[in-house]
Amino acid sequence: MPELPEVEVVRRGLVSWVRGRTITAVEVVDPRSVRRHALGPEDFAGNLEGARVLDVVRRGKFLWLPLADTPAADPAGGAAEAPTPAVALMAHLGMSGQLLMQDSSVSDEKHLKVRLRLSPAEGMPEQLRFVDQRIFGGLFLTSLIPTADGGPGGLAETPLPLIAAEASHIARDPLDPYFSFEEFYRRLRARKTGLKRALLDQGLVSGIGNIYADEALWKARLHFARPTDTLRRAEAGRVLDAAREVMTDALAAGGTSFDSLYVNVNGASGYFDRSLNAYGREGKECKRCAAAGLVSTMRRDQFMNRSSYTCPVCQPTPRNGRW
DNA sequence: AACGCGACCTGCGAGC
DNA sequence: TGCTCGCAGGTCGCGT
Repeated sequence: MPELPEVEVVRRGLVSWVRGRTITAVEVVDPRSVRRHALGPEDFAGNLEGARVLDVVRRGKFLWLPLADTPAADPAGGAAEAPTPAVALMAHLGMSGQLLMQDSSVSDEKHLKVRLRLSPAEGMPEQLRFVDQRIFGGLFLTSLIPTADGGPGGLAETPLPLIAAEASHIARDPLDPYFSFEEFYRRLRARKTGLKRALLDQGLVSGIGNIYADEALWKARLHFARPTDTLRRAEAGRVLDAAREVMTDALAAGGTSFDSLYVNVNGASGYFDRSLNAYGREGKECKRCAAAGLVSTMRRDQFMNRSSYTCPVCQPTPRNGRW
């Protein structure tokens, strides 16, 4: 279940393998994985073949590869001008997507959906494979457009003030240096909704999924249904800082396993197994309460048709309607 | 604007 | 044992 930290691990790994290489062949094994490419799999493949990968960019859980449509000019001794990309290969991992670098000798994964062959490079695998069991994720081509605020489109090796059109509706994420807390707080207060719903709204702040939302709320000792228009600045800051900390921790944990040849999304497990304080802990003790010598049992509620895990003691519901 | 819900998928575990 | 059912997750789009 890749959330922002896992996608960032993929981005960092991927960029070292694919930057500067040309896509020489495209094989769409399962067209459902390119269904968001409106013009169909043939158009998808045809437009990718011959394109050169300039970078790997991430905002929230969206990942895209800006492309140049011509091979790298290699003028002897000349300073090659960096092309301005207009198109990008977009990847969203959904629930179960993986981007794997593989040698051609490695047999196909059971859930291999798309295979990209890359121009040869010394000591590097020839293929970039999109593997996805549940097909919530996918690949498609999208245009690059100027960002609304003129800042970088996302985290990148060479940041440009361009963003994939299909990701332009989402806000910056908490790990983005250009994220504005003031703007976040202003828009949060203007809403009339519950805090968790707001945290999951990618248009307000991106990259937070169900798991990290619960972790951040637990850490900030705030309830998921807390009305956003009653949040004090310090509380909003607390929950955002908490989200940032949880993501940073997960990023550090995910980073430990990505010096292998795989650009792997599956590194989530180690972190999730050991470090979760709220998510999935129904019926278990609240770790913070236990450490303080209190007894409290984590509970699970349905909220937004999802499970939400809270401690009834340190993330209390309102009393007499007052928070 | 807010919000619920269905659609998109597969694998897994529970219950019969 | 084999079946069905519900559930998990992120995103999009539609209806209210």
